[in-house]
Amino acid sequence: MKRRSTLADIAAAAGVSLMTVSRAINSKPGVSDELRQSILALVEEMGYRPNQIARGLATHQTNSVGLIVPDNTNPFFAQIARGVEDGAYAREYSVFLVNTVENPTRELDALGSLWEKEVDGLIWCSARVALEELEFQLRRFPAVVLLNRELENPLSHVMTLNVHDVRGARMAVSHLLGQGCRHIAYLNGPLHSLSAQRRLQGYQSALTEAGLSVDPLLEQCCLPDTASGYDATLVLLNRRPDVDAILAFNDLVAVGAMQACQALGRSVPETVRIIGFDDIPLATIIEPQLTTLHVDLQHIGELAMQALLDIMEGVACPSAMLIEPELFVRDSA
Amino acid sequence: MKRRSTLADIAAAAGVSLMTVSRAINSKPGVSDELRQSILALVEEMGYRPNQIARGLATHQTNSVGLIVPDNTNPFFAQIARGVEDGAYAREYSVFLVNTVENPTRELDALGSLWEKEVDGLIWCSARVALEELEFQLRRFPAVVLLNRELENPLSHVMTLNVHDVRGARMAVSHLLGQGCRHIAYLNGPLHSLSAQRRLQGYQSALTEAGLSVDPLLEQCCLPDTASGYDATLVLLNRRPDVDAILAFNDLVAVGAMQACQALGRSVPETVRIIGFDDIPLATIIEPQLTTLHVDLQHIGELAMQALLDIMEGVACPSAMLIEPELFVRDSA
DNA sequence: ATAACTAACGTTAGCGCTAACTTGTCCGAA
DNA sequence: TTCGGACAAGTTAGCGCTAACGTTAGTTAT
Repeated sequence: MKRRSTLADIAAAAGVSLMTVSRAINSKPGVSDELRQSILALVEEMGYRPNQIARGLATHQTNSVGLIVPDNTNPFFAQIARGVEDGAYAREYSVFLVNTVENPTRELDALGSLWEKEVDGLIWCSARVALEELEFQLRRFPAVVLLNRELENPLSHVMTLNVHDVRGARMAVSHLLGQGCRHIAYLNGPLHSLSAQRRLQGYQSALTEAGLSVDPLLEQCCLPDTASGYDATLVLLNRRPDVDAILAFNDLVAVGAMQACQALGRSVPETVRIIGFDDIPLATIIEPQLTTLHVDLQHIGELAMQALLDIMEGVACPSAMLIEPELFVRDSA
Repeated sequence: MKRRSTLADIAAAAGVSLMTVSRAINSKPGVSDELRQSILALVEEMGYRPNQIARGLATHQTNSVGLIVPDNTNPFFAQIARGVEDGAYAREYSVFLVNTVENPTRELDALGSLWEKEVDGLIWCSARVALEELEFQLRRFPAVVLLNRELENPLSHVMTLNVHDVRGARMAVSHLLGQGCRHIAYLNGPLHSLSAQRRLQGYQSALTEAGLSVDPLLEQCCLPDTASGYDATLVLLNRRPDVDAILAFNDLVAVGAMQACQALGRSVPETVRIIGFDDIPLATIIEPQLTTLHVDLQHIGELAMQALLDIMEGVACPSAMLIEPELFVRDSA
């Protein structure tokens, strides 16, 4: 690996000062067009690329952002990450990806490490830290977009971006009610998850408004993956065999529920209707195809990155965004 | 966002010189235990964290690595990325994630940007650039692990990590032959993909060794996703209705094939047996569960990171690693 | 012709840290 | 007593870049 050429090398080769090269490279005024061209030619020829570390030290701008997700393997976050990365690429930013694995210690480590690296901004999904810690962390970064978490007192350099879970869950329940279901169960996600709480709330309020009672026996918690959805469904259907519809916390859980129904000989959608949440690619792959609340996750990622850049550049920007999910009716309900 | 405290702040507060604080923080000799303790206490109290940008400029080490993948949304790469990130976290490195989207321009941009950021190492999946360009790029980085690409002349700072595709494909074909199949088709991935070529080679050689002829009409190319697998299977089965088994380039394609068979009323595995490759989580979710060549992708990611660190630290390290896939026989074959 | 500008460059200092040298102090050996 | 060595510090220079001035020459206004 041969030594990188530096501004000084270019300056020497061109017979000008460092600053002239710097100005030429950064398209700043103070260099004649002719000279600029010949410097850029030299830059090309010598394969020079500015050292972003040195530039970062001088300007306190690193052109990099951090992205914290629970698990990049989960299609939900994979799609978001993809959107974020696309948005970053378009604006010549780089993305540090960090998984928290639902582990608060690792989450704090991630934040510390991103802060040490002086990222210009942070996209933080499903923050699990306590409120006080959250506010402390937010204060450390120049710009933050919080996904899947709300903030009662807005901060000028922070935007929250949430899916309208309450409305989504209500739409799902309405749809099931419209199909004649009267024993609608809800497979909830982890209780610490904000979206789980909101979806539960939407589920319950929709039932109440329809004049149905909320029955705790129809609610079952599980981890947000297929295997847990399967197990939880077995428990649920054993407890309440009269269930005629299941709203699942997300698509992975819904798929687990579908498999459990099949294992129990209960056909979907004939005897049990199932609705998921998120519309991950899997939803259209399984049979029957999953009716679910569609959210354009990749677009959310791009929106998040866009908003982050706006904050960083001081562009006016809402303090919160709410994304409306859309019910995609397919075969499972 | 209040100003970060610097070494100088700590030094002033402790009444010692910069270097003493630096030594204390970096566990270097030259500081008495007593003083070290009191400095560390101050560091804690003042919330000091070393500025990695400044440190990077001084030491030419950034404690960050680059990870280039075609698409982090693809479960194959998502798993690998997860392994890489886990390995990096364990050693206090950060990971820049970049998608190439199978776009050579974006791939080069990614390399340039990572180089500008002075990453200490690079994990590069499925490099699509031409040989000459590849060698040029490899020379620019201090350490590289190449996934899914080979190198005829090994470089001391580069390791290649490949799945033994040829053997995997042969195992699959052997299994199908053992089940009595005689018209085994192969849904190949993109021709530019090295693993596609190798799997094709394994497929053909296994047929030849079994005394069967290689029939180009049994080979069909497609993109490595479910939709393309579906379309390709329709084309294939239309052309050769006598096909009794399909080896797919990967699991996504296999799932597409399975759906196409179902759409055509051809039951799996009774009339068509299907084998995939990679064993992504989806393989056990769909019905019938997919027989596939299992590869522990997350572990590969960890291995890659481990090897990269070894190279960076000058630890002896093989110039190539070959991972053996394992046939997981499930329901589809 | 002279002051007042301005475009096109150069010089200096410093971002926060570390490598490498220098200084000072204490202690034991000759 | 003196000297050398070991240890615990401090001092200096520099990583590669940019912000903020300085300088020079050419141009315009009066």
